[in-house]
Amino acid sequence: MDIRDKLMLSAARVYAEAGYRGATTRRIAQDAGVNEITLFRHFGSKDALILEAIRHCGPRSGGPTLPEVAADPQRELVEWCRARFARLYEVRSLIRTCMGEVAERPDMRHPATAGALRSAGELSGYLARLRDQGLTTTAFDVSAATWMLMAVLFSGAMWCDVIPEITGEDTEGTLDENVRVFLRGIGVTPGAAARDGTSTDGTSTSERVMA
Amino acid sequence: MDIRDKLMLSAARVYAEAGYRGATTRRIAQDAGVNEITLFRHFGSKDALILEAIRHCGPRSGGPTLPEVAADPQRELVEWCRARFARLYEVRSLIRTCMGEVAERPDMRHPATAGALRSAGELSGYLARLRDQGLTTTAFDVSAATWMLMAVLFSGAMWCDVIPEITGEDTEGTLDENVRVFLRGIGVTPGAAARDGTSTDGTSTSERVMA
DNA sequence: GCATGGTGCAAGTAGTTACTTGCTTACACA
DNA sequence: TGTGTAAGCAAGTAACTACTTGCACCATGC
Repeated sequence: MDIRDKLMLSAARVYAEAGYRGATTRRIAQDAGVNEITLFRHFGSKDALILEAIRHCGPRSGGPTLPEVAADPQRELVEWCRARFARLYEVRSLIRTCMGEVAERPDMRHPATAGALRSAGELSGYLARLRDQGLTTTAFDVSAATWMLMAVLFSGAMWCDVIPEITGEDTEGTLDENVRVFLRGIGVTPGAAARDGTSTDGTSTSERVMA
Repeated sequence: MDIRDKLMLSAARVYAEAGYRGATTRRIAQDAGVNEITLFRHFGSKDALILEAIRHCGPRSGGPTLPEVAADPQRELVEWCRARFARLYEVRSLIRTCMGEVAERPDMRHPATAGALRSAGELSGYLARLRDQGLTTTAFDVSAATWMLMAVLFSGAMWCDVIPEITGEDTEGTLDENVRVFLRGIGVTPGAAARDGTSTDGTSTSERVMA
């Protein structure tokens, strides 16, 4: 593994758990197993190293994407949310630290929020398509709804290890239930577009909505 | 104003915007307009001062409470959410900083999360009462739903000043819409329990749910 | 008048910080 | 064999950190 990458990885890890001021060059170098001077020779300054490390180690994109044509909203959205949640949860320490310092160091705003904005854009498009395909039975504000689901993902990933009381032990079950409530909230009935007629979950809430 | 209170207020403010390591005793004393030595004479150490400051300046309780018997869920919940949101928004910097350092300093977990847990308890009771009063038409998990709405409040308060794209300029409107979607999601129809028959919002979504 | 308690000021302690300089070692390639 | 390059080591710089000591000031209560 390249020494530059090793340094960036260590910088991200140490920064995530100690913050900018706590991430001393000595500690980063120790974590990477290289000499402190090597750090300066490669990156010039602590500032440059940490900024590049954050830009490099933030929540990567990838994973399942929401389909162009919605077929089974509940299943598709649950799958997407689980993947997004997992990514956020992986880098939760880094995000928490960035959040706390974004006010003091505005140059961190972009790397810290870029991923969230990309995800929100994808989700927003999908919800709009749900509406345009006639899969929803009530009017709703797409951008407000997008933000609502993103909030659930974000807060869950940030807190579920700090306040386990919140989700109990069944984090995934809570997430699924949240998606169910969300879809019902924007007027999507379970299995609405599933051609084969089977509902994704066994609950079969016998509700009918008339528009 | 007492010099102790002045110091605690300054400590909370400086800590909120600079973190523990950034909140130097010199800076706190300067902000409070007192000599640095006075700080040590009063609190003994920086650690004691900051811990007491956070405990003292966290999001206070108070404001409207959710009623024992729900009459108009949409109105009651919107009012409660707005108040909670406002409190969170007031102390958002402090919360963000605490969040970032809670992993490194576990003794901050309690003061940082106590308020949220109290609010969640109140909301949870209210939702359970909604269900028991027969105001909801679908089965839902009370604790998951509680967490869902709390997540919206929390994320909104944390991010709406950093990523204004999220809520647009109409933060309150977005919040109201979120509550609407949420209530519909747990099967509460607008104006279900409003005795006089008038809906709280003018939308009059002509939906009927059969259970 | 006079002690007392709270405050400020000057100076200093020992430790840590980011970062630099000068020199040495190890390895790759020609 | 010679040369360039990336790395390590020892030592040091100037600034900052939490915190201490000793002394002077001053308003209060008796």
